[in-house]
Amino acid sequence: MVLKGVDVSKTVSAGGLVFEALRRAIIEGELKDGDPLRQDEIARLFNTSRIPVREAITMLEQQGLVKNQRYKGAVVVGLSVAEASEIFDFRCIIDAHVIRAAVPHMTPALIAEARAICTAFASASDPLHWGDLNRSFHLKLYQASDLPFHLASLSNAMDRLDRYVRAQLLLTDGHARANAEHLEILEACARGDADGAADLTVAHIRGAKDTLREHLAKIQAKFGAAETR
Amino acid sequence: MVLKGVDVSKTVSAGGLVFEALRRAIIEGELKDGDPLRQDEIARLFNTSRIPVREAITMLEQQGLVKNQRYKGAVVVGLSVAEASEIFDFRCIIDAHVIRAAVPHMTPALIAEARAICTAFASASDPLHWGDLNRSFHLKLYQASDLPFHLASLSNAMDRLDRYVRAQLLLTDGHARANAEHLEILEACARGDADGAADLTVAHIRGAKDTLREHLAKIQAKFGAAETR
DNA sequence: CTAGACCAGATTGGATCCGATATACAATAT
DNA sequence: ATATTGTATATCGGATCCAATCTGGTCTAG
Repeated sequence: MVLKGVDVSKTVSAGGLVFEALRRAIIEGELKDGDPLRQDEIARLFNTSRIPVREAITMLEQQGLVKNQRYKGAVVVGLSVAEASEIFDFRCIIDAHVIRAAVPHMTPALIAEARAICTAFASASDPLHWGDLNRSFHLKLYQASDLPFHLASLSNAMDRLDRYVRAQLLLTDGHARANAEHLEILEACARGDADGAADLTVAHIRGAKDTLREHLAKIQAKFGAAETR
Repeated sequence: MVLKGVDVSKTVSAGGLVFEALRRAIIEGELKDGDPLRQDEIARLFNTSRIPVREAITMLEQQGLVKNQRYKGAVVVGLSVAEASEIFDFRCIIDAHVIRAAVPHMTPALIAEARAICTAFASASDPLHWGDLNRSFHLKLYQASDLPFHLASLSNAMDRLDRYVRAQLLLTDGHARANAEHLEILEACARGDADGAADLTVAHIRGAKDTLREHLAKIQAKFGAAETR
């Protein structure tokens, strides 16, 4: 028996596939706030019936990415400034706790991997990948924490915020500043300074929150008080 | 128009109904770790087809209450000691943050309501309601925080832990001690002491965690190293 | 000309049907 | 006797079909 086995039970169902695709589209901003999710349109796109699509939509609804109204359909939900701020605050708390737990367990290999992601982020010319690399960097560091529940919860918070973080990276200095802060965090981790890494991470997230708030305030001043929901 | 209107769009779908029922059964411990969820058995129970049942199961899976294995079915998932500990830690952090935010916005009316729940908890003879009243008490206090995302996240953590918290309340002194600690928290809230309330809440949760750990350790010592997963 | 009834198409929710997979057990070969 | 293979049944995932509801436009009454 030389064949390399593969756990077939891990192959995703059709519903899981559709879910992943829709989730990606939403967090990358491809599907925007308010966009409707038509079941049979999506079903045709994936060559399935509507059943797996409905499964995907209920998953998305549980994650808070879409809202389903009975007999009306599902729409992508965006965040008000207040909601986004609250989730940023949530991230400050959990990210700090997680990285503080992670630092003592970081191996040189993990630091090296994180550094590689960091430089990839710095040199990526395509803004489309910034969001992914940013997220990968943070998650790589957190990987050492061995706190799966915290990470799952964080993952959900990131999913809700990602669209806005990506927008923020595109702002003036957003990318450069994020990169500088990543390097600082990385160095704190490398020298085993858990509290330092936590403080820097909090500052990093709080900075993203504040610049995004300013940005949204400007937009709202321009277009009037739109969709406060 | 004297009729009290009801938002018909909020009327639950069949899937939502099944979900709520199964969720309740799981968090109350009626369905135990490892119990299988047979789709057509449940469908018969609720007089529906299997479609809404499947919807309910995907929701439960997103919440981490069950695990679905392709072509095998869904089973209720329990927590190892390590997992439960991690979620208790999560609660310490979030509960503290939420109650600290809530205290400044607490009205005398809200304090009174919380006190009512507290006395109901103290005098409830039926241990079946202890879990609900315990949860209601905490959520009532947190209601003033105006942090919906934090509360949703907390709700999920509570769902995962509730079975174990209920078990812990049944242990010697569990109920009495919880009641005493609730009163302390309530008094701190009443006098506007946010930090005090936060500290007492953390101690309250940490206490539950520790007694539960001891309890489980004893059980494991008795039955051997069972199901560490 | 406008407000409200009403009809038609679109869309979702749920039921039923069918193919795929797992599990348990019987049959068979070595 | 044991291990392997075939088969029967239970159960699940997905497709298709039907019913319930929403939406938009049209028509009529005032």
